[in-house]
Amino acid sequence: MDLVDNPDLPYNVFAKACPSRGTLEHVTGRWGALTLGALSEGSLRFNELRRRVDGVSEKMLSQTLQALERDGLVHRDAQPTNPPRVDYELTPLGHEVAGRLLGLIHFVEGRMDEVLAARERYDTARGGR
Amino acid sequence: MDLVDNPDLPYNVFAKACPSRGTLEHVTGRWGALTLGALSEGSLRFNELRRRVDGVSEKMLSQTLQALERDGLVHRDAQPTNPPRVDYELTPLGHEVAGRLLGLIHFVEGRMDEVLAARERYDTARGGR
DNA sequence: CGGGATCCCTGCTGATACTG
DNA sequence: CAGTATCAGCAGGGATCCCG
Repeated sequence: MDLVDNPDLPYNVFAKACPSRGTLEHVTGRWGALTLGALSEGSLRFNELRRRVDGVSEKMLSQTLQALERDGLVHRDAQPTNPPRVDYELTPLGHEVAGRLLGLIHFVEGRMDEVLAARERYDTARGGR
Repeated sequence: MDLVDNPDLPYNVFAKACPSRGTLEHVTGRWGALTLGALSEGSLRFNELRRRVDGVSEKMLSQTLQALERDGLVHRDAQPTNPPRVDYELTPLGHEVAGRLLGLIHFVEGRMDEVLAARERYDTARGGR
């Protein structure tokens, strides 16, 4: 019947007030998706992540990591050494999410030629404006 | 070897300048994901979509639809009748993307209890601030 | 190295109004 | 109904500085 809403579930992203919408945004957000994707290979330190996710600012990375940690998708392992060393890794739940995300990412990457072709068609069709 | 980057592919979302990052953002963006999800059941008219995607403004919906149409994920079928009737539906490519997206959405919805529990733990742990 | 605190600005977003 | 246009706000996001 309904492929989109599942009546058995108490949560529904399509409803404005549902908390699942917030989590979905953390996960699929601009930096959330890339952060989870980067961590799916294994644990990374803060600046390793920063280099991996090309373009993130320190602020946004730290903010993103906090949101993901709070949602139980990322585990933060801080060692009180000097210099400090902090490793981030996915939780089991985070791994499942990242797997699906990565599937989507790879799919999009693999079909970019089609997307780019569609864009050209769209743009030339109403090229003048 | 590398589960994240695929060296055989010319596109890589982790690179700042890659066009695939833009498309990924259209797809996973706040309204893009919900719009694709809503359309996965079948074609919908503008205001049907607007009701379905709770909280979206006319402007953002129309903007989102244009981006998705340009990327070749959504097909726009406008009938020059009066009153006008416009139907939106997924392209085959859009269906594949929406399928993966929906998998992710359902997964998140299904695990919200865990997420919410993680949040409580996180908040009480550093509850004072 | 790993962030927290600040400042500042852009552009996303949401109302409102108007057209066909 | 299906949008486009315009406008005002506020927060998202970047740059910078600083501390442990």
